[in-house]
Amino acid sequence: MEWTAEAIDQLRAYWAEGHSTAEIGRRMGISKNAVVGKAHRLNLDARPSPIRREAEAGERPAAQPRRSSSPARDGASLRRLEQPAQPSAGTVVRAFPRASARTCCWPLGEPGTPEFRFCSGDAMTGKPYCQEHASVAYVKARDRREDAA
DNA sequence: CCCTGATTCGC
DNA sequence: GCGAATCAGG
Repeated sequence: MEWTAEAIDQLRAYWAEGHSTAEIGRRMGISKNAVVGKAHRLNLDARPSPIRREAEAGERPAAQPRRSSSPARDGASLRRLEQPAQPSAGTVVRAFPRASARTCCWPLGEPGTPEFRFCSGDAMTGKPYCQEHASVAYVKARDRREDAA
């Protein structure tokens, strides 16, 4: 794999979108090992992993309180499944990747948390992001000096 | 067995 | 630097 500036940008973009390493690998035509290996060497933020080397170091990050019941499993939710989900008034609801080619899908918040959502701005023509986020996602190689520690 | 990300180490 | 093999967990 030749890690051109473009390839690295793409990796960064997918990484920031919260895609799994395997998914990024599929999209880029490389293995997930290549993705995770490169991400590691680039010192990209380690995303919420299903695991963590907790076995060693004796220090454990204090287990998070578990949700006693999944929202999709309580009675009310099951009943609601009989009807298409209705967005409450004033709520912006969009599927991922996104409902429209003109809607920005920049991720906001931590993937997997209830707060996680996507930017709902107007995407630039031919791009998945609005102007603001496209400027973050696509950085000119020569302007990229001080990003990503 | 499917998946996840992390680390190691020969290249 | 690269990434397959391996590890560790869900």
